[in-house]
Amino acid sequence: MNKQSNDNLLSRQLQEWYRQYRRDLPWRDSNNPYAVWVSEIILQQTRVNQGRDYFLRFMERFPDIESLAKAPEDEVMKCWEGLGYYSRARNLHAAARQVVEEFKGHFPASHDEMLRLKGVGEYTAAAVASIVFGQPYPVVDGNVFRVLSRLFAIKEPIDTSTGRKLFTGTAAAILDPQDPGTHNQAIMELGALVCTPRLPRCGECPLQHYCMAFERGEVSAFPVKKGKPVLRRRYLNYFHIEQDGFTFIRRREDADIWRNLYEFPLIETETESDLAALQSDPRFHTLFPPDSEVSFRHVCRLKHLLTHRIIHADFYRVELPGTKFPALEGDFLRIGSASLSEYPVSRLLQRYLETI
DNA sequence: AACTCGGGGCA
DNA sequence: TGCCCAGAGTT
Repeated sequence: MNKQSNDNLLSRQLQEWYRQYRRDLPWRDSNNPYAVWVSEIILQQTRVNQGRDYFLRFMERFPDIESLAKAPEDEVMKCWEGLGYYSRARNLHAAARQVVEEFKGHFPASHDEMLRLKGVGEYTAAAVASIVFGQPYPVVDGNVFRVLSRLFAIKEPIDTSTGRKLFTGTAAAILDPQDPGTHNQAIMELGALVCTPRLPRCGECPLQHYCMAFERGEVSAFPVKKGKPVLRRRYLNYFHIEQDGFTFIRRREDADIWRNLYEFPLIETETESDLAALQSDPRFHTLFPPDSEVSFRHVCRLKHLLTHRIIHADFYRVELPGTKFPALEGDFLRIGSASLSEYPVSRLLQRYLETI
């Protein structure tokens, strides 16, 4: 049994479930491209329950594409009032006039021609072409991303160009070319009713025995998104040491911010720390042994913003007695204070050096 | 690739 | 509150 017939079996079970459990919606089972088109535009980023009444009102007020094309824009917008994403209404209106002028009043009967209509993108063209004209284009919407990512445990993020290509290819691979319209509606309906973003009803899923995420117990881990970087906070406590005209610095070597830049001895803490808290930190005594006579003075606190970090930096001026300090010389560079400017440092340290 | 556009439902 | 919804157009 080859891959294609496996996929068709999957699609057949999906469609069997759809026939049994699908919601009864006013745009279902229509061979009218205008009605299906309007429904698809209304349902962009909009839940079925929110869009249903708008669809009924819109079709009553503008029953065909000619009436929509003839209508003043104000009336179209009035019909859309409260639904949001109003460019959908403007584009719908403009596209209706496009159909009258460029397509002589006949709704374009192919995926590629539909793409020329204002407000019709890859999703809507695939939806109308498959549902009304039986053309084998897979729809890839939020539901499909979710269902496919779980079904095949796809860890590729859905919000990248390579991710979108991968999911489009996967959707095409399981598409039923015999009935792409029913297949497309079925996979979206599954995403809306069973394979939901939260608390999916895996116990009721017709594809459970195919689902790799379910098999691994990782359903809630999909789909993966690149997501926004979390604005994590970091707390850095720097020690600007002064010893007979010399200071101590070190090059950052770790895979972290500011790699290969130089900086003062540092203790990073989980939260904001004062000097007393730092002195009770074990790392403090690797820098400054307990028996050493050292004086500390808090100089300033700088808040430094990176793309995905907020750095809270405290700077302490440290007066070291004597001319030697074995505890530091192993790990740090002992340099003349005047030659500090010869070393590359972070913008944060530049800011500090400007303040002193 | 990142931004913008909206109102509503849900845990 | 943050996420998500049968996405598309602009920069």
